[in-house]
Amino acid sequence: MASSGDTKKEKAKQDKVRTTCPECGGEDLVRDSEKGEVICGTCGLVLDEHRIDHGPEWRAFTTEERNSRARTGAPTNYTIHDKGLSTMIDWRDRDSSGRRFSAKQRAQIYRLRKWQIRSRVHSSVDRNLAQAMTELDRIASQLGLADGIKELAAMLYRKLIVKRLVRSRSIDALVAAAVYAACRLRESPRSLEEIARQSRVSKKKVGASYRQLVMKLKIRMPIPGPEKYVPRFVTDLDLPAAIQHKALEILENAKKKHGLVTGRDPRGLAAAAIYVASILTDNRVTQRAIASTAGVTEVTVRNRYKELVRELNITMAPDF
DNA sequence: AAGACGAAAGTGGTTGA
DNA sequence: TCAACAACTTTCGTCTT
Repeated sequence: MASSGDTKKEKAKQDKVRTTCPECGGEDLVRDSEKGEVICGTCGLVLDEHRIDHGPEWRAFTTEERNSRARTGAPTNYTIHDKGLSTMIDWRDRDSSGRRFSAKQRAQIYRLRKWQIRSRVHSSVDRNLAQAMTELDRIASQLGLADGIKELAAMLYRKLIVKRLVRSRSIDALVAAAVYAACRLRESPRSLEEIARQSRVSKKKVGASYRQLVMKLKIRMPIPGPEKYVPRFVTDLDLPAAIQHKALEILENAKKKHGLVTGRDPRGLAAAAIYVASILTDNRVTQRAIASTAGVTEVTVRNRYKELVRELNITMAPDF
């Protein structure tokens, strides 16, 4: 037990030591194995990402075919409004070392941003989309969303704007809502909090926009079950796959019991199941660690796991 | 010293009159 | 629209490892 904890720490240390951030000189580099990225903990700059596919998105079987299809640049998709031919100014009102701008500087940056966007595109829809896609990019990379989900969010957003279904609602709120909806549709749930945290918009407004979106586009949302959260929590906590299996098994059984699942926060339930599984597989994780990655309190984890143990007659002896 | 536990009071969202 | 309500959070003191 102790030795495995030590090696884990060692590994984390090695991952961290490597470099300093070229942008701000910060040394707090964070490796996110799930997203395959190395991120500067100070300024948020993504230093390295491994999941970029530099190859073509088509296949060719003869040289002629290959030549006729070859071109430069990345494949285009929904999320690029102007085919990527533009620069970007960060939305944060901070300089490269993380200090806040003075009021004067802020005003200047604001004007720059405005003109940067206006010089790029003209019609109101385009202008809207331009801003929205920038925002979407930001949120998606912050949350480490898969490209498919990001594209789905972009598509939902386009539908709303182009058809003028939702008006007089803030772009940021709608983008966040689209992201939330996309995550739910793909059954890869992120909570409203998680998304609102990355957005400049309150959770409430994101929720309201989300409701509008669902209504106007007449989407039927799958209801997120606790099991949908388990894989992400398990990887976030860096736990072995055995725990995931066990946790899913527990949730499966819990569903059969009346009143154990319905009305409960699925994240709390997922967290509790993982906690129980971690004990059963002799791989203990603290309630606090699970609670914080799941975004619930220890108390909730406790209550859920007590219920699970009681209702499912689980014996917590670590042996066997 | 850290983790687990449970009581008690407070909070925001849903439901039903 | 309002009040009742259940679920969840916050906070804190105590017990356990």
